[in-house]
Amino acid sequence: MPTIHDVARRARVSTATVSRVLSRPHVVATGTRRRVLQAIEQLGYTPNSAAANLRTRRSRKILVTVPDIANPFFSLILQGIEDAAQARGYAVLVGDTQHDEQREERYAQMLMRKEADGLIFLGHRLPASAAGLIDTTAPGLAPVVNGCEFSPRLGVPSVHIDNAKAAGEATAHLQGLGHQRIGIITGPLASPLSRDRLRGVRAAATKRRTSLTVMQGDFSLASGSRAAEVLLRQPKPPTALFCFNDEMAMGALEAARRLERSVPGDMSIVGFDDIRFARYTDPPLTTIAQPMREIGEGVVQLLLEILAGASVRPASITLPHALMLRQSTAPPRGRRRAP
Amino acid sequence: MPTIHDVARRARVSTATVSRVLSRPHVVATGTRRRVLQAIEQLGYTPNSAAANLRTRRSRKILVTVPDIANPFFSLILQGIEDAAQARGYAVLVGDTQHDEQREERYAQMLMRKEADGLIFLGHRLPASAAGLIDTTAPGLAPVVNGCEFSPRLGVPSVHIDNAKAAGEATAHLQGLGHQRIGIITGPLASPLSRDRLRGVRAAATKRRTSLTVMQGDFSLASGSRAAEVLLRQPKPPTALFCFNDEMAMGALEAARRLERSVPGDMSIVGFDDIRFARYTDPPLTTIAQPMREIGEGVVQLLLEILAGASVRPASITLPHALMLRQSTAPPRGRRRAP
DNA sequence: GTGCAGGGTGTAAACGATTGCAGATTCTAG
DNA sequence: CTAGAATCTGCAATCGTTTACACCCTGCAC
Repeated sequence: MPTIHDVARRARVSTATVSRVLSRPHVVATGTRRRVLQAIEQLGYTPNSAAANLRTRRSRKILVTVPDIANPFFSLILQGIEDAAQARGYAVLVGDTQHDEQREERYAQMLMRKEADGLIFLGHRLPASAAGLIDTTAPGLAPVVNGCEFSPRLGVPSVHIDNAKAAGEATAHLQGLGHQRIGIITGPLASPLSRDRLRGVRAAATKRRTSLTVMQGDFSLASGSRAAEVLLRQPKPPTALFCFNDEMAMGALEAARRLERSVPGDMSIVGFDDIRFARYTDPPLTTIAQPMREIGEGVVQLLLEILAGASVRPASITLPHALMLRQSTAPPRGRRRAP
Repeated sequence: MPTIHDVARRARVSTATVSRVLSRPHVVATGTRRRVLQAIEQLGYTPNSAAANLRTRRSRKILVTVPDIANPFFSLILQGIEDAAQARGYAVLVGDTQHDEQREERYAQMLMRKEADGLIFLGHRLPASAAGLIDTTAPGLAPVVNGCEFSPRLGVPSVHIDNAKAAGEATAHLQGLGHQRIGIITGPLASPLSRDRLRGVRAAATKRRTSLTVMQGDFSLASGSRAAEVLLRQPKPPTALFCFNDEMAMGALEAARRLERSVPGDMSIVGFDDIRFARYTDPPLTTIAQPMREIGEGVVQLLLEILAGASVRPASITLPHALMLRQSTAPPRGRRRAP
């Protein structure tokens, strides 16, 4: 592997000049530049980034921890992140944490080791070592940002939607159709995201005296299916079901089919996220669309601002959501025809 | 940020000793070790990996390029890769190439820059710079491996299933049910993977004189839906459809619903991959299961063997697949009841 | 002819670790 | 008591860049 010295020797210049040709070509005279480029070409030289990283104290990498890469919701956000990062010359290190605190911690350590310039975490927990970093930095200026979850307590800027509001709208939609008994399948309540949504649901329910049955899921297809089955087997099952993500809603659709209930005839179902599959289910799923790509892009933007030494303290960003009306929701039976 | 020198000074030892405490603790005397660890603790020292990488000429990172992270098939493989890598102390850099050759190339450059120790590519194209690396290394010993695709021509070890055989089995399953007109929705034929599957299908079709209608898709839900619609609108539509991935099969299910054809009544559908959603579709999808996680793990194993300087030339690995029989396939109408 | 501006280049000191080699110390055995 | 082994530690070179600073030169104004 040729080094910058080899190039310098061949082009009869100093290493400083070679380096300049690569980083700020216009400051070196045209003839020299040409000689250097030629030498680079002939030797097949590629700069060694470890050396550059050491010297410049930057790695041009960002670290992203995801609770579950295989989840289509996260993978879309990751795609947005990757795309934005790559466009600005940053590479992406991913850590799939599997919701495991130790793994989160191990990844956060990489930030300390300077393997990455910044951290984007998509879970709800701020790893201890990152928290330490934040304490020793001006508030909001540590290179750590969050996507999806918003928790003012952490003091980390974040990009997210207004989960409470969105969940409130989904509930209101069902109420508007005439549903008075609604089942809810939440995600793990450890995360603010689920709690915010539940809060939105509860607020809407209180306003219209809707009865709520809340079950906790874990965002998986299987948990949606199980929880929906339990609800459907109740003596007086809810006429509508609001699942806190689309996968659980798809699980619920499957449970309804298994128990021979029609959707939306016997039960309306609303999902959350609007993953690609949502419009291909049977029936197509009414759901809340989140701008996954934009969340990813926003979070990168935020992080890079911090890295560039933002003069103003970067604040959290709330992006718009949208209720997508499809065919999985309809008025309850009683509303359309006498029992 | 304290450096190894600060630690050394504080512990009254040389930097060599500090380094040894961190990398091979047993070679340093207990008392010394304790002093060093204490100093590390007190200063909150974390080693700078850029420096270590420079010195050791290894980064303990592997680069993975994926055609589309948001595709559940790839994201599962990526999860397997991440898990295996992380367990062996490697971090994962991901590049979402969007099937774009330039992006593939740009990522491969990172390998040259020594930003990563090895490359796993999940697409079918070997980037030029990686190809260059392979030429200048003993065959099969360049740190480049492939997942999913197998192309002997590239000279890159790979982990994959026997696509031709699997596709042959899927076809045989339909033939066994009595289908004589089968529609095929392939992926892009630029990739060996699709071509292998098509080869398998053709071989089976020839054997039993089955008539085939082949359409090219791009592995997306939408392309499956479109292609299926075209097939269903034919004067004499196929009685069975074999899609080269589950997403297109899900699109096909949706098309059938839209055109009011029942599945499997009017048309059987077979998918490929067995992504999580496959068993939750309506009806649950008959499909070929690929061991995604194992492919991911295998490919990491292969790469690390090469990095460890495998004495024997690592060869490609063929993993087992399985035909999952679910409810989307059945005998064609004529077979069950006279027309 | 002198002074000065400014472009172009080189010198050499970092950046922060790892590690071969050798010296110092302690232990073991004869 | 001593040779030699075993154990522990330190010295200093090295990895391949980047960049502050100084220098040289040319051209221009006066």
